[in-house]
Amino acid sequence: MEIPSKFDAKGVESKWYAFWQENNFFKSIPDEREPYTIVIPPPNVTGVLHMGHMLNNSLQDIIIRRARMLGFNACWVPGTDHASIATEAKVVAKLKAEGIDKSALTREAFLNHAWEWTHEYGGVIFEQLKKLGCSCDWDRTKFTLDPEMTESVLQVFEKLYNDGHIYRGYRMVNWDPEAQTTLSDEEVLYEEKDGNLYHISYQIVDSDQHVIIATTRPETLLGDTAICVHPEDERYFHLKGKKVRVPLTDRVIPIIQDDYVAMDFGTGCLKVTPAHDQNDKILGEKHKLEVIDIFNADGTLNEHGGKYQDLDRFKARKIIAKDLEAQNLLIKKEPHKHKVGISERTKAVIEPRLSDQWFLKMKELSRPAIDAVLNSNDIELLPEKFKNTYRHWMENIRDWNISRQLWWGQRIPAYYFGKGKEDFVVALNKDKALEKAKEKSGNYDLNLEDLKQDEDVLDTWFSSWLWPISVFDGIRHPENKEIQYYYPTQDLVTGPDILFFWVARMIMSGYAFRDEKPFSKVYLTGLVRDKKGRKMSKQLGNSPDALKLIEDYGADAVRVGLMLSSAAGNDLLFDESLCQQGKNFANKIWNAYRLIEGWEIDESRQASKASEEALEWYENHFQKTLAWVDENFEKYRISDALMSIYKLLWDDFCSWLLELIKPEYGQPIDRQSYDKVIALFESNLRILHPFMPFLTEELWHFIADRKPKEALTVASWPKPKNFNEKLLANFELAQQIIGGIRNFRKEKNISYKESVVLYINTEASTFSFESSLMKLGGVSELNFTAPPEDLVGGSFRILNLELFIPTQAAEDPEAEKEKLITELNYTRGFLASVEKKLSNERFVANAPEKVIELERKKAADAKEKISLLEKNLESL
RNA sequence: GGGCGCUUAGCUCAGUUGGUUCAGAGCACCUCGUUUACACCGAGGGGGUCGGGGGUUCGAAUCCCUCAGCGCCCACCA
Repeated sequence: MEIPSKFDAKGVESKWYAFWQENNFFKSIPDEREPYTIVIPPPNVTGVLHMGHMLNNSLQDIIIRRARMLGFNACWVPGTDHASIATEAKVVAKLKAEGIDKSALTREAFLNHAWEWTHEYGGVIFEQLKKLGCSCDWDRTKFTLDPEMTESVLQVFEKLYNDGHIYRGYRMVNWDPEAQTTLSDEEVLYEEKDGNLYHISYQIVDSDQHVIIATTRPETLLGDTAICVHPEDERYFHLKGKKVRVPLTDRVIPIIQDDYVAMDFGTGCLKVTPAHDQNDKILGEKHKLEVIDIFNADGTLNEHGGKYQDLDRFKARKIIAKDLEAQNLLIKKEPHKHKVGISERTKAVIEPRLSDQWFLKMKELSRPAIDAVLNSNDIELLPEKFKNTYRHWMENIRDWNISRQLWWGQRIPAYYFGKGKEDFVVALNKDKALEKAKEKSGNYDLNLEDLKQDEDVLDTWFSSWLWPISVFDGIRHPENKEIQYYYPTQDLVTGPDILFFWVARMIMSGYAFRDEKPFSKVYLTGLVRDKKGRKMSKQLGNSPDALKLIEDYGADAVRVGLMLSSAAGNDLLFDESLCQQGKNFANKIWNAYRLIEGWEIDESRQASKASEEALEWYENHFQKTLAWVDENFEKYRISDALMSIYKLLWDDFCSWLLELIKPEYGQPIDRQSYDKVIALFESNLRILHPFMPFLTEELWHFIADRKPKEALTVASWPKPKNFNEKLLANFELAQQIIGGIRNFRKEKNISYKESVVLYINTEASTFSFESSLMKLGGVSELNFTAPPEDLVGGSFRILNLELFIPTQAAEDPEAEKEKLITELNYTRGFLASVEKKLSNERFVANAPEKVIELERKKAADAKEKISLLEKNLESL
């Protein structure tokens, strides 16, 4: 088959992806083979492919493709996440742009819009993953809001509730006034902000005296229900039992004492706002203080705000500060840096807020998950450093707030039938709820209209934590064939940023609902950063368009580019030039085959000696590399595996093997060499395939006639064989000598076209690869003797070999002398250091025999070389 | 404030239990090359006191202490 002169990545990619799919190569059904399973970290349903996905999914694809070639029943399950808050925010924004306000819609109407949006954009990312070459079993595609997934989630909720793990609590939660929902602690980012510390004067009731408190949030004084000092603070002894008037209001609040207060911070006097601060809430409970919530859900002040009602909290802060100042109650305002909680999604400043929420107790669930990762090693985290982070989080785990004040998601299956705090039941559907409600209330006249379902939905992670189980329907049908076959899965590849959100929780759910780990290894990738080390983000606009990269360089090249610089867990500074490197590599391989393909085969011709030698060497060298590649794969050192294949192909295959077996210009090649080199090239393609699936598949079909359903994708990974180390060492020596000759040529300005005569002062019998040496060194005559005394030429040394090449003009003796002296001095210095070591009694006494032996050999070799150099110097 | 980790060539990083000439790789750089696959190329080459200081050891990039810089995680100091 005639091969095109250029590798057309685009055409090739679509052709082979379609071919793979038509032949169901990625499809997996349980059979007698051992499974190898990966579940995809589900991207947001309306998301588009970004660099993080590219890195992550390239890795998964490389691992799963190799597993497939190794003969496992490889199954990569794709899917998407409904991402409740993120998606809902997008839909709200879209509707707003159309002039529709979410609050004007019914829940049902809003959900219709959300589904519409999901159907329009959901799945876009799948097409993008296909462009990358991802070999997912697309027939298994799941979505976390699929009816059966939702059913699983509700079942789990019910079970946890019945078992007493889920409870309803009036708690201080992180409130996002923008999205108007609760966030879990993990969804809150803390940023250092420049704020002010306001010193505000509170007048003591029935007195002219004042007391000064310090706060960063003066607007919350409207919700103050006490001020608090340390009981041992002498400055405030006189305040005991007194009351103060809250500025700008006519409320009177008590002064309480608690050793929680830090005497050395601010004025040592604290205002207590139980509704708007976690600690104040604790203080409030302890001292039975009134709770005054001054905010609306959107962060504006409510009726408790008095004349400030309806003002936004930040506006209110400014105005209140001004008003205080006007009344001389603002003593001072000093700049103060402090951490402020920010919503991960909306970037709004978090408001601590008291509300009714659903919680999942975590302590008990976390126990087996701690054990699996930290004690039994049932689950491995790669790189290991994340174990520490994991331990820290798991040991300090807090209850999980699983309710969200959103519409997009699984609605909490709790149904209220009365006004009391406990007047609710948890059930899978309304009918079942009614039965339970009748029983619980003892009121058998209840009907469906009397039941009101909880308005909240579940946190997105409450569905994704079940992912490795639910994609195989293992919640609803724990005994089904699929879950029994595929679970536990093998690898999870994801970013460390969701180690707690997702990974830890999956581990917990695995043990909770299947009594078994969800996966054996967690490969945590680094974050993709730009060249300057900044995290890639939309806001910075520093993220390259993933699809454009594929367009420009080809999917294989982009994959290689990403892999070349991504050690597990290390952040990866992405630079487009890496893709160029990948593209160059593809080009190199493509052209290597063009060279082979261009040779004419002469059946009667015998293989040359150089060709035979080289092929034998490469066979051995390939095996050595394969062993190394396999080892790296076992350790999940994917970039190292790729780098060794890269060097194998570029340097060893192209620069050495092909150059050695290349026939003279215009000459044909013998059949034996041709077949062998094709076979070796084919092996190369096999081990490269997981990294560059398209290019290798294309070439694999070029190098031989294939049956209609044959593909490299389902070919086998080469089985490692023994290799001859001695032979490899001998070839390496020949390579070094060739390098020496080339260097000599360059120094002496001897053209590569001009052949040379070479003298080597060693026994011919100790040497192999003469033909290779002669071919690539351009050596016409090889003598294993010292050169005749009177021969004009130059010499150089490789290890302890003295090599001599006759030249027409004698070398400048001075320059030669200089060189020899430099070399001699270096070797003498080296010998001195070795001998010093050897004459050190303690070294000889303590070091292992092997090390001493080596030092002795070094010394002997150095001596030999020195005498050689001295002799040369004399003869000049 | 607590915990963890990092610092090796211009850049990105390897360096497995301390011991082979261990100071490496890829890229970048420099020189030479219109050799019949590839200039998306070939051949050759330069480049680092392993962040600073101290210690342990016969021997340290590797172990310990300390200082400096950077990063991450956790934490309620208003």
